[in-house]
Amino acid sequence: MRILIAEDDSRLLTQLDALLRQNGYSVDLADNGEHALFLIKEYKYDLAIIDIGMPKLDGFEVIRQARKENIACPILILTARDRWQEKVEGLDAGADDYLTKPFHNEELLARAKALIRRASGQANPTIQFGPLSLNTVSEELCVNDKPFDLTAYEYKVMEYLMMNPQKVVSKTELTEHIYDQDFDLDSNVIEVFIGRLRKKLDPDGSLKPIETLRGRGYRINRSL
Amino acid sequence: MRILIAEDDSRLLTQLDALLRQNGYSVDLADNGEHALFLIKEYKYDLAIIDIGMPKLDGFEVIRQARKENIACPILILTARDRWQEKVEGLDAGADDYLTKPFHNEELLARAKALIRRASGQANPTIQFGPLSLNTVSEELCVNDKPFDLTAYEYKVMEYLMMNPQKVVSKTELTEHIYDQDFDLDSNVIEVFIGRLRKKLDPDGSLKPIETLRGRGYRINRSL
DNA sequence: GTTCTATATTGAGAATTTATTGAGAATAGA
DNA sequence: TCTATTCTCAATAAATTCTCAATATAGAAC
Repeated sequence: MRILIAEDDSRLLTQLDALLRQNGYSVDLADNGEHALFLIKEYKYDLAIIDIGMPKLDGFEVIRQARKENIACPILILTARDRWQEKVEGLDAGADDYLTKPFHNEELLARAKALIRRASGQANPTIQFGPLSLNTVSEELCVNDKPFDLTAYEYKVMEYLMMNPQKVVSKTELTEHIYDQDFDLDSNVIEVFIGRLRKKLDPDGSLKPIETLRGRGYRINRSL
Repeated sequence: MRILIAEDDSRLLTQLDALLRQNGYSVDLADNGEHALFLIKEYKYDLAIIDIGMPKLDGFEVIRQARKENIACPILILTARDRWQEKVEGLDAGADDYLTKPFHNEELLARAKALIRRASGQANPTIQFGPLSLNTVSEELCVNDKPFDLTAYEYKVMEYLMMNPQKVVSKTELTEHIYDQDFDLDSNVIEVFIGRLRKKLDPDGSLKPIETLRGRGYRINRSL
């Protein structure tokens, strides 16, 4: 679990850093809004803890801009106790929960845990394997976070391979999975689809996402 | 986040209970209006989901009396599909949004989320995605803050797509969502509505708000 | 090295899916 | 009831994808 903390008060920042690390999270730090926004757009965090009052770009803006780009990561905002309205504006901007400073450590941990758990329940089911990730809701395949458009059958082939990573999948198995019933086993459609997938996903042949095992079938490259 | 559900149909009640718990909410239940009113006055909920047709005290009354006592919690009402006027009366009584039964789970979750998020502001519940924003009360769609008039069915199509952003929504799914039951799957109405929406929202074809995934369905453009 | 077999590649036609259009039917509002 | 809008249906057009078959390449067996 990876958490981003954006906080300009350096004492509080190191304190939070220590607290979360002690509890088994990986932590990235930002001490201003610009940096926070860059990080949240660049990496996939399981949670972002964002202080509202920050230099360069305030917390509201960070959240708004992140949400605008469809970054779904749960966000917990920190507000000063005497600025009650900040809570409202923060939630409006797209935060998921808030905490007023000062707070107890256990309180922060509890909220962090709850947010992360909730998010994982709502997250889209994604099959990942090395640099490959297949979102089964948007039916989108990404290689190193770059999305590719697949045709219906290309998608089916890829989905089956990704659902059976490490396994050698025979052409017969693929055919049976992809076509409802009366399939012609003499056809070479599978070879064709595999070929097209390779050309799309790996035009220069450097990644080799799909291995051929002669006489046995295909497999998602285990060394990825 | 704590939600009150008031619903007299026990099957629906347990179903909603499970759905919301799975998505990380705390849930309180009431199976009649009196109990609902007691609870909503007693506790601070982040959202109340209230069925209009309930024994002892109907939904309208619950809402009116709650609002009379200045309870500001957002309220989502559930109405039967054939009682269209209930929607108006409910919103009049002080509800924030409505949903007609039967509904899809994602639909309820999306509205709940939108309401909670907007909770403290006075703004109407809005579903946003990139430059698209859909106000579910005024049923107005804006693209880059420019409003568009949609017909009833155009709105329904757009609403469902926006409630499932990123998801590939098949024509069957759309049809089932839009028409109560007796739908003719051979019809091409969906294509027609999609075509009209595109022409309205994006006459010069530069935005491409709705993508076609051949053989699979439509999707709100992920790159917006 | 030769031969045999399995897989890769290619392109074009076939098949399928979606887009577009217009007109009549249905519906809602005045 | 009349009018204006919207929905539905069907025919046609357009676009994409699938399939097939011919040919090329690579690996294994001898």
